[in-house]
Amino acid sequence: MTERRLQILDAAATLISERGYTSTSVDDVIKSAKLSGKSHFYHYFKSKEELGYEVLNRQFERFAERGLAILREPMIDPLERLNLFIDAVVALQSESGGRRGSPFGNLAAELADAHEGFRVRIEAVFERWASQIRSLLWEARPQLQDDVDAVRLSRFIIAALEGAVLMTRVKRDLSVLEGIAVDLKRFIAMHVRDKSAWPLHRHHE
Amino acid sequence: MTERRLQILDAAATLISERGYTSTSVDDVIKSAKLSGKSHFYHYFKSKEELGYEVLNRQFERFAERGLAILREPMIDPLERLNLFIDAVVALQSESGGRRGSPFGNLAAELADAHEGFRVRIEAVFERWASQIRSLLWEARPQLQDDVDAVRLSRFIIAALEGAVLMTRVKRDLSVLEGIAVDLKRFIAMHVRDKSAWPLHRHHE
DNA sequence: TAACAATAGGACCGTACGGTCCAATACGCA
DNA sequence: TGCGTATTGGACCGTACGGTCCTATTGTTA
Repeated sequence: MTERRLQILDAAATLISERGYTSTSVDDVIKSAKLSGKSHFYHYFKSKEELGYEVLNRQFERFAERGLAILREPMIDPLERLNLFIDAVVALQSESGGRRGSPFGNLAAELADAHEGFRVRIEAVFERWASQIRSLLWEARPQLQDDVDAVRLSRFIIAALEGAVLMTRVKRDLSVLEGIAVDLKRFIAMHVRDKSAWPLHRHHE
Repeated sequence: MTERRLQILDAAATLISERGYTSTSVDDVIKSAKLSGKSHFYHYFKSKEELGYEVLNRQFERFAERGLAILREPMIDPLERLNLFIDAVVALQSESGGRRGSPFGNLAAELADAHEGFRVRIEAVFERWASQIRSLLWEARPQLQDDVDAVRLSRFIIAALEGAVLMTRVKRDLSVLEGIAVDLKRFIAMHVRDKSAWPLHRHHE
């Protein structure tokens, strides 16, 4: 039962990340998921909107597994984990040559004003993402300067990555993201308490 | 002749920045610009696409006048100008309560993959923006560390701002952008050669 | 006054879209 | 065997969209 649903979800996720939500028609999804017709599709989803919501959830779950999970690795130094996470974002984008951008950022830009249902769900996604970074930052507190604002810094990291991914997509040039990743690591390293005791600043040489 | 065109352009700009390009119909524009009908509209524009291109151009011109112009003020210290520019971006967003986001970023996310014509025009917009920052950075070279990469740093600034504006829009909270603006200034200040000689770091207290 | 752009109003067209409804067949499992 | 779910196929509907065409009526200005 759930198998065909996932197949549809995956097909839709690909289409939506390529063309956006509005420009992806239900018929496109049906064709791509090799369903027999609309009845078949509407047997699994009550509307295109519901499909969109579930695609968003699924995209976040994938991102949580393949990206955010790194932030919680218990055996690695927290700030090192943050660098690894940034590397993972770059790696994820590399898979599509930087052409797809962020599934969250794309939907956000497309629907934030037009569709409140999506807006709140995307907001929740960013919040969950930010909270992961915040708890990592909390964990790294002993290494960080006293005045580090975890809320602000976590937002900055996400904004920089989302902006970088967007520009990469527009320029069709992965090196944009790579360069910004380097700078972002440097910015994070700027917040460590004792730079000489922290070898992270070698990352940008 | 050109007056009515501008009226249409402005109405379309507002609608597009509110709902996106795809979700803005020609009839919406006609209604908003108080035209009598389609003939009237198509008397001025040969297609919706042409309208979209011109809206984008006009948005950039406005941004160039009200934002980028600050980067060229000859009587102000270049790095100070950069801070003022960031403030101006925040101020521009405040006008809409952070609800509209960046006209470039929005179109980029919506159309970069689906519509090559828009993609290249948006790419050009970002490039012109980046080049303004690059020449400012070049001007500020004596105050900056030797290893500052102007191309990379200019991209970082734009990405951070675009990402910040996007998140602000999703969260409907201007303080997101304000916080990121503070951090971005700090990041820029990180690149100055002699921090004690440069009072800019007081900006974040 | 002649020429031309601007304004007005509306009919029309082809296409695409999200969604509904219905009838029939296959399939898995108790 | 029978019951529910999965699957197939297609007709159909209302709406919205971008765009065309045609006809008139207003300015404007050389």
